[in-house]
Amino acid sequence: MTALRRIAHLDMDAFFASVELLTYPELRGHAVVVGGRNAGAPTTSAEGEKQFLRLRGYAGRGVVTTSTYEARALGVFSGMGLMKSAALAPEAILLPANFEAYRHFSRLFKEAVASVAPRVEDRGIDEIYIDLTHVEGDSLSLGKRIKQAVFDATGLSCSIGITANKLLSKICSDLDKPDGITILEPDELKTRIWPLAAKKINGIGPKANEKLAALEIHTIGDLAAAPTELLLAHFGRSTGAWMAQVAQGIDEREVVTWSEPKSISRETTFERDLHAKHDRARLSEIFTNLCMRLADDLQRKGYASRTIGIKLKFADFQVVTRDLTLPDDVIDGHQIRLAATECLKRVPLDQRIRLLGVRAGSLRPVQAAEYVDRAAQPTLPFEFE
DNA sequence: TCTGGGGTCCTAGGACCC
DNA sequence: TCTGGGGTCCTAGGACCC
Repeated sequence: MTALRRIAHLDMDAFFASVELLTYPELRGHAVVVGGRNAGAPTTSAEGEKQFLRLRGYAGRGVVTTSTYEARALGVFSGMGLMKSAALAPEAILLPANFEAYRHFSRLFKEAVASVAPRVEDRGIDEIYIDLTHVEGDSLSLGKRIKQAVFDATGLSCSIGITANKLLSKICSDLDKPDGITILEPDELKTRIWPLAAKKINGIGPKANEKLAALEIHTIGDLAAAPTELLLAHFGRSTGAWMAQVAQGIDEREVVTWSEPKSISRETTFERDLHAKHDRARLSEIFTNLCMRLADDLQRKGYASRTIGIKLKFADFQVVTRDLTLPDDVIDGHQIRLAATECLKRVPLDQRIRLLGVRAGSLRPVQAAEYVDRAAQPTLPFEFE
């Protein structure tokens, strides 16, 4: 028998776009889109006026990272291609992503929350879970205090859901966006959660949702009413049982305040698809670069890796991965490059390549790692194949 | 006018060992 | 010198999330 818990989920409102609005307050109220690699930063004209790039005329492979609510009203959402967005909202302002600034504000808001309630679980740059079980005060005033602390530290707004578990809080933080607080009492499951679409459940994505729809299961209430045997038959033991549980609002997962990373990776989509033979020199250069940046990440974060993997995405969007577990931990860029090359040899390269990535898995903190320093040894010549 | 980059977790088959 | 089962590691792919 576990004690009744109180968990909050906090989600920053249109985080990247809102950080940009702190830098460029004159854009407040405008449709603003953050994304794209080569989208130029604003320039200043001879008259001292800032010139912002419009979405109109964008050409490239970038996608929307975040958009302001004004841009969302025009149909521009995260993940959408910038070309498509330009057709929907040609006058929207396009800003390049500034991850350094986002990480800075991410730290600020998380520290602010921790000053009110210390048990915080990181869920990426703009989201956290907060364990409020042992924090004094009623949920509404706690929610308000946390939001005020975040605003005081950053000038940004967020939305919060407070319920008995992570599953429900995650759903609830989205119910009154932006700048909302949603508190769900245990007896409100049927009235407030069951009417919602099944895909609102964190973990039910496009594929599962499609399968559910084929079974005439559209809402969380439909899911709760579905016979467990039906779910087990269509989704397997693990997923089927999980679906039956979450539909009843049951979720026992703890708030996890720290966990060791499992993998670190670097990948890049080329500006145009590259051919293994014709663009070999360019590919080789990019490949080396990815390996060196990955090594840099490992060293900076203090991990060594025993499994090096590669990822390729072809022109037709087919993705293949290969990996190789090594006898010793590695951390050096040249060793990573050698292992990654071994992986690459196992991939047929008869199609144009769109993306190349390198991954380090089986991580161990360097203090515990058993790696052999081969950096001093002569390095083999780099080849793409 | 197609679709980024960085992650986690799960499944499933084969190798290998006991 | 046949049959069986469990456990772990490795690899590849895929769903999903932010």
